Amino acid sequence: MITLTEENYIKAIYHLSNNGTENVNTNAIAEAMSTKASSATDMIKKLSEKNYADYKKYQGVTLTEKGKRVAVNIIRKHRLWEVFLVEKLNFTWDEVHEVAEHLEHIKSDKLIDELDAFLEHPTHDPHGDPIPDKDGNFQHIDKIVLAKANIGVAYKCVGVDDTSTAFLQYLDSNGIALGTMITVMHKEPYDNSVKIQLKDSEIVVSQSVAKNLYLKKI
Amino acid sequence: MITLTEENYIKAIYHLSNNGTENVNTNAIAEAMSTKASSATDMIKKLSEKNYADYKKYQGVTLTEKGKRVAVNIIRKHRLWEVFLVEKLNFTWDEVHEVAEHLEHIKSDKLIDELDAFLEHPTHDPHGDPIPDKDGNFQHIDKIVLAKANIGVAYKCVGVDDTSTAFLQYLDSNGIALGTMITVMHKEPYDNSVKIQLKDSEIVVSQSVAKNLYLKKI
DNA sequence: AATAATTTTTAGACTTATCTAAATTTGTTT
DNA sequence: AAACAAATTTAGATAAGTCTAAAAATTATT
Ligand SMILES: [Mn+2]
Ligand SMILES: [Mn+2]
Ligand SMILES: [Mn+2]
Ligand SMILES: [Mn+2]
Repeated sequence: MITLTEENYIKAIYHLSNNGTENVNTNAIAEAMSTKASSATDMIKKLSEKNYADYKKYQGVTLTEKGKRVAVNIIRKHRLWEVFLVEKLNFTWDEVHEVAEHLEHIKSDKLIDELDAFLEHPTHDPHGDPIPDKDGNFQHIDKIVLAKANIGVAYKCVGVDDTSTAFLQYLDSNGIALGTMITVMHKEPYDNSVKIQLKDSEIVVSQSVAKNLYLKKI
Repeated sequence: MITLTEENYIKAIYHLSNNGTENVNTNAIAEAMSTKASSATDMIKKLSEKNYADYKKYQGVTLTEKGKRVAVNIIRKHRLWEVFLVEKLNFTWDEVHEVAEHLEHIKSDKLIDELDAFLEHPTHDPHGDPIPDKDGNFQHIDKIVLAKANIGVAYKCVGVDDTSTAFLQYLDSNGIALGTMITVMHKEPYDNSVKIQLKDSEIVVSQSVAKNLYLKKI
């Protein structure tokens, strides 16, 4: 039996480790979980004892296959609930994250399978992130971050890295949503801001925006 | 801020106290929560400190107005989720209780209001229990228990007291559901079993069934 | 009204997840 | 290679919720 807190740590490690592929250090986990390093160490030990992670003192942590399965399953639930909230309950994409953070921990296979079917097996969540299927498989979108896009090329917005209300509302008020066409006009070397062309406007976005917006070549 | 455990105790007290009207003793609470009396005492003290309940040592406990509001709100959420599971996700009435027990603790006013609207403001849950509205008001159905029904009178099944899988599946396999017409044919004094007439069958049910099935005169 | 039975509370202990402060290990610089 | 800095772990505390065993209060019975 796995606790809610263990699930949250496993999910955090999964994201920090680039989908379970890389080693993660204690401080990064503590920061992601908004706790202290000592708390992270305690939990890492526990996850290791329960075979969710491999851990050697001072050497960081990696998820085991068992740990990765747990992580992907929680992510599946999180993203399906996000779709439900937006598609069925009139939530906006900046409102769903916090509620999904709790709904993702409800344990019922039937619930999540039926929800998946009810939503007609969605493949992506409201932020453009892929939804793993029942077996944990999902397709990796070939996306790049706006900051690394090429000048003059036409892209489509396919995702965001930051799902905070502040960032998503910023995008809303600037007419950027999933599917929006974007052409990079100019990159300012001084502050790494980027001038982009939208359908009927041209705007300048800061580096932090450019680093959190994912695009795909058309 | 209220914890999940506090919410569960408050709900249990509400049900044990006949909707917040009567005094409840420690042992009853412990039994309902499947814990020991000492644990119940600790929690009662805490609920009292937080003004969810009035408590005098050895004299039992009653919910305050604040406590009742919390209880009714959780019951509202529990029952709305049960409707959702049955109406939208193909759950049967014997499958919903356990999942709703967890969903009821998700904290989001928007979530529950939108869910209510999405379900078109249902007034009763899959077990025939009334769903409180946003302000905590709900109509009390004028129901009687089968054990106290009169012989020869036509009734309609409007609810159950026991929501366990075993009991609900028993009803399913005997052709009894919400809305089923029932006429009492005979009450056996020896074991308090009851012979009832359904649409095209006549069956005998035990006292424990008769005490858990609610009827309404047509 | 005294005794017995039942109910309830208290005392002390355990677990989970957290914290601060101190100790240890690793890495970086001179 | 020694010293310093940064990252990590350990030690000891705390809060929530639970437990067992024992003490206290209430209720029932003679
Ligand atoms: Mn979570
Ligand atoms: Mn998302
Ligand atoms: Mn519950
Ligand atoms: Mn119900």
